[in-house]
Amino acid sequence: MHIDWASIPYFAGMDAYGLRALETGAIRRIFPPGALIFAEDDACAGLHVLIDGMVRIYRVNAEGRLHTLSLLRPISAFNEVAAVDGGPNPFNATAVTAIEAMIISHSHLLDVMSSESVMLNNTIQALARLNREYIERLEDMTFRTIPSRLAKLFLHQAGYADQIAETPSQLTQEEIAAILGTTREVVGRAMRQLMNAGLLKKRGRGVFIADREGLQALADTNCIPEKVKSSP
Amino acid sequence: MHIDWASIPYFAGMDAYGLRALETGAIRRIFPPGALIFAEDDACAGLHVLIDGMVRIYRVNAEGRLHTLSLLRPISAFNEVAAVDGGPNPFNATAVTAIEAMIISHSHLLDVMSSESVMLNNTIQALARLNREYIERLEDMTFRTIPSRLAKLFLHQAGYADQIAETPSQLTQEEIAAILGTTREVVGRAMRQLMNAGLLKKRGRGVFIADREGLQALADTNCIPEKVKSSP
DNA sequence: TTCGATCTGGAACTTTTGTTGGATTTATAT
DNA sequence: ATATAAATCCAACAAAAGTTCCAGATCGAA
Repeated sequence: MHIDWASIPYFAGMDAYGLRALETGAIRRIFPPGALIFAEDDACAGLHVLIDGMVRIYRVNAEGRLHTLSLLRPISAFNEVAAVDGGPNPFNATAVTAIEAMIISHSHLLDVMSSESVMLNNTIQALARLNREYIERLEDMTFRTIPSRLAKLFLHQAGYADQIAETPSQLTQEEIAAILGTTREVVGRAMRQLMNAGLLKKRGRGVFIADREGLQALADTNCIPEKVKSSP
Repeated sequence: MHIDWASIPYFAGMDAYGLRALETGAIRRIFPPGALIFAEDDACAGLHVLIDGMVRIYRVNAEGRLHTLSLLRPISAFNEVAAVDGGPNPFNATAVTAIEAMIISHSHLLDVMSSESVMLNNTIQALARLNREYIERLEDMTFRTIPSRLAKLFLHQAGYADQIAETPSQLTQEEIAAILGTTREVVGRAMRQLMNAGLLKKRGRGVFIADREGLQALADTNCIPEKVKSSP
């Protein structure tokens, strides 16, 4: 099977020569569901490009609690930081489903970048983008309550076209908790609050957005807007 | 006054030609204490290199609470992300003391980087480093209690040579609170806890590390180690 | 269809963090 | 020295988040 490297944003703008150089040093790997792709603090695993399946990027604390930094779908690159500086991986990566990935080692990446300035540029842009994302998440953790973070998650996962969107990608409360950096019970409680406030509605077994402006207000202000209650 | 550009880590390894190119497009600016250097979300202010004085990088939330991302001393670069992608500044920067900075605009930086691959490489490394720092801070906010974050702050600010180190850079509790992402009173309380546990000691008006291992344990485990109390 | 595993709902409780307010102490400038 | 501002200490309270526990619901595989 052939991969169209030029269609991967990370490699956009590269000429045929550069793409070939990239390709020859890349390794294709398959992981079964649940497999550890690489571990935090292990020696640099190189740049990964997810071709198929879903990947979880996460960290674990001393007590075993999990923080999901991202859930990736194709086509996405990950582990850019270690790939670029050759240091240990800054987080863990596991295959949620069976996955297929192309792997480019630190040294090969340096090789390609030294001759292909387009690649250098793309890498810089990717790193800058990551930086912005991390700064935003840092502020979310610093300033936002859990209901507010939950509202933000719903707003982001929900397409902007449809007025009503399902539970973020069918995530379980456990998975949402790991994304928000909290526990399952707390997510459940926050979800109930949002439903009581009329921002979310349950339909069948999915949860839907009932009041996008309300959710947005919550994401902005950290306060659940007053609900008009039915009389005592 | 002349600045030795080659001694700035960010520009290390550049040849005389590149340094001259860099220099000719750079602007020197002076800010009085308290001055806003640039604001979050404003149009890209370019790459700043702090030559003299102290700078605070921070964000503010809706309620006006402050989060200090870093306190910089010479010679440090800041606003790399916006400088590189040309987007809005991701945070605010103010002069804590009177400062002197060199400013390189987005377009000038692109110019220099396109002809000087050493500069490109340095930028990539700087961005990767920032990424690692943000990931670590994100985990601190996600997983660590405030006493634990405080312990970490003391351990980092304190030189490793001296067994006993003063209050982090003579910071006020208010300033520490902004760094840890909390409020002054909470920092005061945490400080008292660490003193009761015998990890810190007050001497004169400074606070000193009394038990480095204990502090380290707290930073690692999130739990204040049991203190042997003097009998009732 | 049934059994076991996974996911959800929700109450009760603890701990941590945030808030308020007042009493001291310490710096700084006149 | 003394007035003024800044920083700290401390207690009491409020709110948010984390924990424990258990009962139902739902899903999948046998």
